[in-house]
Amino acid sequence: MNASAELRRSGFRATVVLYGLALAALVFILKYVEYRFLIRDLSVEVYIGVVAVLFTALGIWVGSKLLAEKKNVVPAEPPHLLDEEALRLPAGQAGSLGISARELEVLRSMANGHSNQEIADKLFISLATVKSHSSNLFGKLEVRSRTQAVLKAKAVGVIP
Amino acid sequence: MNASAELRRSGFRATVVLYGLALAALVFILKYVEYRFLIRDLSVEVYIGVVAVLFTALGIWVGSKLLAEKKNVVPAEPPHLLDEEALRLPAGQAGSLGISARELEVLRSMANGHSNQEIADKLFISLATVKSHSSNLFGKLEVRSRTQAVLKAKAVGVIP
DNA sequence: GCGAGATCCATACCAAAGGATGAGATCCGG
DNA sequence: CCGGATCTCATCCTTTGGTATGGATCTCGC
Repeated sequence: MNASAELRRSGFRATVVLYGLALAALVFILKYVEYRFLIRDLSVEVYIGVVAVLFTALGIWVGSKLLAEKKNVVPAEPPHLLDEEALRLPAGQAGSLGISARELEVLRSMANGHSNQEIADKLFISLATVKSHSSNLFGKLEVRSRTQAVLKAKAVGVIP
Repeated sequence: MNASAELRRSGFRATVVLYGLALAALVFILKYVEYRFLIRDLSVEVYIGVVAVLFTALGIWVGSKLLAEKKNVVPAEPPHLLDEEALRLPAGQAGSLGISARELEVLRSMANGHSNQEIADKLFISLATVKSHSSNLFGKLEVRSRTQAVLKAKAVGVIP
């Protein structure tokens, strides 16, 4: 039940190629028919109809391909940016990525599932400050959300 | 937008009806465009191109629906899973917490740091549906945020 | 067939998160 | 002493997340 997920793996390129080839073939056939049988003598409607049928068939075929592939797919989540690239350390910054002590505290709280407000209360600072820290944190971790931040922090060992 | 999802489940009769309606709609649109913008001034190739795209989309739509029919039975289990995983991953609300297969997919995506919108795109469903699933998920996991959901899900072993 | 569960979707609404900018206070090494 | 880093906070604004409600299909088991 996850077509795009499957596509990201291996079937994507192949599918695109096949689709492109099929498309090219169809166009070729159309042009051939057009000049071969002087399609101009026929009404445009007929021509359109042929095209419609052909491309509908193509669409069904492609759709079949897509769904056929995902039938054997493990419901597992395909590794995305966080699991592959993003988790790789930028080849610098040994352990800490320039994360300050306070930021680390915020990060830890964040990793425990606390909201910004809860973190603020726990650290006796204002919500604005927590936001400030977390925002800087996201920049240093190169992520865009707290969930990603927690994942990456754990991945790079900043957080247990 | 989410064509495949839209048709995921519907009977054969419904499929035929929908197809007919879609076809009629397309024809209507084509004729409308034809007379409205004097399509004749454009090259036939352009016209054909539009038709091709539209009907290819239609085909994919229908194809997806047809293929999705028999896919509903089993969400496709992976070839080899560890016994432990196999016991807690089975689709359907097995031992876990009454978490359904679809909810589990959302949960997994969530655990990889994806936003609701990204999850929606990946699963070919709307944002509203993702929100619906995640909301139910939070209830079953007894949490109030996605970060907590991921933590608890991992703690309970629902996800690795 | 009918009810229960699952999936899907929409809309409205409120809360939270995140981004951008600016700024005052403190501390510390050069 | 000065500049930089850190910590703090505020304000405005946009996006995202989460809840609630309700409705539509479709599947499956009784």
